Amino acid sequence: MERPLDKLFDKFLQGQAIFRDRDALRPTYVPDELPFREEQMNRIGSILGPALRGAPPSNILCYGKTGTGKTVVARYVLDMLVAKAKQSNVKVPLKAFVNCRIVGTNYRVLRQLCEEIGARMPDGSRVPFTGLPTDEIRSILKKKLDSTPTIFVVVLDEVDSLVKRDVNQGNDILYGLTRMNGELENSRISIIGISNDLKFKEMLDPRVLSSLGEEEVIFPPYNAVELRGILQQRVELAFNPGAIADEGVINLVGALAAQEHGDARRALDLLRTAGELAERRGDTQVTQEHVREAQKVIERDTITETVKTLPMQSKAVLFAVYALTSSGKRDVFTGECYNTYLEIAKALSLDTLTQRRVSDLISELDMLGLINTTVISKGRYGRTKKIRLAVSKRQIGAILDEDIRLSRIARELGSQ
DNA sequence: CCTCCACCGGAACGTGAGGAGT
DNA sequence: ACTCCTCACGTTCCGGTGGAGG
Repeated sequence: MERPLDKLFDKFLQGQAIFRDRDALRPTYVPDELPFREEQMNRIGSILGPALRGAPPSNILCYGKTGTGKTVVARYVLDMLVAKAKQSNVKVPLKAFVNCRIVGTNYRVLRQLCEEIGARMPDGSRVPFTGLPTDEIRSILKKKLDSTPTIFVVVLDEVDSLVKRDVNQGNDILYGLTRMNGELENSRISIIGISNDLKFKEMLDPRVLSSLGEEEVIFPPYNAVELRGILQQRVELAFNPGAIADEGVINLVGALAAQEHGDARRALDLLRTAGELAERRGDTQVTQEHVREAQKVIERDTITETVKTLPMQSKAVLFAVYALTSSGKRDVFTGECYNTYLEIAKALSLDTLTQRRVSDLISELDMLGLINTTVISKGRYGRTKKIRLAVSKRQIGAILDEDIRLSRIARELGSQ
């Protein structure tokens, strides 16, 4: 008689576990070698090199789509730089790493920099999350930097999101940082900006651009062959020998990721999920079937996650589009969407927002990829946005249905 | 060719939460 | 208790506009 977990645990006992070290597939993992990025590493290395002699390096802008290795290369080179400095007994440069998508405001960026280099308030306490005038935190940072002569290398990951969120504020932050050099006595800051958006430059203030963009490094997408090479390298680290069924598995992962504009992060994610899928099922090998399945799982999970974390108002708007769509029409226009939204909001006893605001929410949903919108003109009958669900009705329905309040409304609307 | 609809989307401003210092 | 910050979320106001129908 075989009981449920017998087989699964047996696999572990027999040492047939699939993974050796699954962390090697995580986005934050920095491997010992970065294949196909030698050129970029050398560029950045030679720009940062002067820091070892105490000379301030030029600022750098790195461009490239997601998953082209920008972040990992920057990390790698900086780590090497610091290691080399320690080894050779020269003044070790300070480094800081800021993800601007998460740390998105002037104040928070400065605070994060203070944290990373251990700058403290005059009384020795840590810089608070909020409350201080921004100027004050600036001067705390400056004082700390100037206390000993240093080169301070700041990596601003995803800088484009700073400027996208608010063009003026974003420019202010960058301008403030680049200008700080002129205000420092002993130390120098050099900035490595990392951008996913190739058009990012156009949004920058010319003053900022001229100092931030002294050097530019481009990260082209990986092609299928390169992706395969990267996967090969990580497979050996992450999986036990023989855990991958055949060549075809790697090829498939590479091909699928190449379709996603050569996103290596996506490829590694896919491989890891496929591995976990196989593991969970008690299979001894990862097959192409697992990869295909993993692809679906990832897609479904990201959609579910984004919908679930939506603010209630946005959910109501999305729900309005969903309700109109499931009553038979493919395209929804802003006006109808707004009217339906009003009903829904009322039924949920939410505040009803203005059309202007709802229009912004619609744009946000568009950017999240949950809906597609295009501005069209209906001639005599005005100009409007044509809205269409970007994911399957069934899936949206299932997720929204989990929200008890919404599912009740759904039934009410349905029964009318 | 012109008009005029039904919105788009920029700009400025208001409110209130969250926090610090005095 | 009061002043001074930042910041998310909304509102009000308004100039701008592609193209169907006259």
